[in-house]
Amino acid sequence: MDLHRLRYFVAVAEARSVGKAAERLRMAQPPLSVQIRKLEAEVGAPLFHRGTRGMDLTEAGQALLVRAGEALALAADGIEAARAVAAGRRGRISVGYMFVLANAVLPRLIPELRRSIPGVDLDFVDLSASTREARLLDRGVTVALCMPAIHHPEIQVARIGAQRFMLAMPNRSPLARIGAVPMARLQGRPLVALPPPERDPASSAVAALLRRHQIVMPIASRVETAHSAMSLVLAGEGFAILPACAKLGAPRGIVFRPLRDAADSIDIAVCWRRDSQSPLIPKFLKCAEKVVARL
Amino acid sequence: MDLHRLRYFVAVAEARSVGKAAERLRMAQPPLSVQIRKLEAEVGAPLFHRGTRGMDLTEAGQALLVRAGEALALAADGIEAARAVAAGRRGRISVGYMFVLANAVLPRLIPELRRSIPGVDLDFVDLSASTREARLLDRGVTVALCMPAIHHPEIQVARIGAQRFMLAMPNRSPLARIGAVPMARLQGRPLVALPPPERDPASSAVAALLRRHQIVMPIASRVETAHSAMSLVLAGEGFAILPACAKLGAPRGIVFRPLRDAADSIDIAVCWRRDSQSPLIPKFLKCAEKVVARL
DNA sequence: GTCAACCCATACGTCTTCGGTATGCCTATG
DNA sequence: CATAGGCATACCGAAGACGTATGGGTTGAC
Repeated sequence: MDLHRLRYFVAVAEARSVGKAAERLRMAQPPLSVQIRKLEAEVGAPLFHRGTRGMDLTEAGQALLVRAGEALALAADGIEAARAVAAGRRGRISVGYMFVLANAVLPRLIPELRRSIPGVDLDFVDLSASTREARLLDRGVTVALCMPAIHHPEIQVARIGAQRFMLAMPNRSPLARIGAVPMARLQGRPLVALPPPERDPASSAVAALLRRHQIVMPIASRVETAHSAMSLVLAGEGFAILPACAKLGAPRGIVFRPLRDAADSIDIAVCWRRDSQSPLIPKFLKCAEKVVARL
Repeated sequence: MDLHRLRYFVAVAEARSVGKAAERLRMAQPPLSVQIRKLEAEVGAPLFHRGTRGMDLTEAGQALLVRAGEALALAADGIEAARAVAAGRRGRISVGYMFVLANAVLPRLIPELRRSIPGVDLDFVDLSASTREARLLDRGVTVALCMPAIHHPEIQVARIGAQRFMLAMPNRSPLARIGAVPMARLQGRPLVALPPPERDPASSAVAALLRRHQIVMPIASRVETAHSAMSLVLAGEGFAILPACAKLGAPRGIVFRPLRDAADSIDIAVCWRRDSQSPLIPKFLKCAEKVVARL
């Protein structure tokens, strides 16, 4: 059956007259009459009582009218919903983020998103350095807030900010009494490290920093996340070199100190699949930029 | 928008390929491809990602798919519902009945209807002699169980049975000791009468019966229904001449006796609007005949 | 009682649109 | 580099929809 016919049927049922309905539909009366009869032929039963004063629904017609009206509304709603999703007025965006950024960014980012893209369902997924690439590629997340950026031919990157590396240590450590720690003071001290560069690019930035200053820090432990690193630091296992924003998630007893002669930083970036053309991505990017700019 | 296109869209979305969907729809691939592009033009946004391995819904497409599927199902359901109503497999029938018949007929009629036309909603409305005609004509009820039949050019009648007139009296009445009361014994006794013939045809049957036997019964009271009549009879106001079936609704203390030399009866009939072509009417009629035959 | 008005149904010509066939383009694969 | 698989484009024939003209039946007024 044809939605066109159903629309005509509804119009005639509402107007209780072929002529009136034709007028409302801006068409001639005869073709409308024909369409109604075709619909009746398809159903196999009369849908209207033909009186001398117009048309009146039969019970079969009433049964059809209810559903036809709903079907029309649903179809129209479907088209409109598709347009809304395409325009980014509705939809769903799944946001991946690395846990180090959570405390610094999410509390400001979430309200910003709700204000900027109301009607869009938000999903937040925390990513580890090793899974974030896969989650983007398999569309587990639409965008990812990364530190540092992902490099992959399928993935588009927008750098939205950077974080200075800082030294994290227990507040009882002697170095904690210095305002900014000279790099030389790190020589030979134990390091609580993140996964090796092939699994976490942050590590290679740290390694490059140390290499450039000819510092060797023996690796006391390797952990998966900045938070685990801070736990071990608090336990006295060693020092950690972490982006400044990690401070916001640090447990009591940890202090962060800048490195005096190292301006090294690690990028904060928004990453997404190059072929993902969701109109929500530019909007998300704008929000993220705004929030990160105020860090 | 056209339901045809939505159907094609759903097929392609499910097959995740234009070619496969075309095969399933038993049509060639190119026209299907064209229809999908037309739908996309109508929406104003792509609904599929074209990959080298087939088609994949965009988010806008997913939003449309859900509603399109429901719209299709609703439209199909609407057609089917109209067919079912036309065939009498579903629908609603509003049954009017006169209260005298209620106790005798309804307890058997209702289960019979539920068995015979399951899926049909039943509505029961009690009618008085004066309103039954109007209720049929204004479609307040689809059919009416009447006693006696209605005579009206717009109303079709099927006689399904008859009820002998009987004499109703208090059990303490001297006539109650007789098995069958001779008509002559009614001479001069007070009558509890129903509304006059112009409002209730049953009265004219009673009047005819009395006239034929040259009996005069002064009218003690006029009441609207057989039940009211029985109340007054119990109170000693007089006698009532009622159809046998009224006995089933009689209060304790009322007895019914046949009239020895009068075989007069009053018809039980099913009545409906001549232009009402509900397929449920013949089915209802069959049930009513079956039930009344066993009275 | 007849005539006009109203409303739906039918007939026919025109035009839109749909579906089929043939073919091209792109990409992945061996 | 050649082949295969998949979607897009071009063109043609056929079906269906719309418009105009007209018929038939009923209501209501003069």
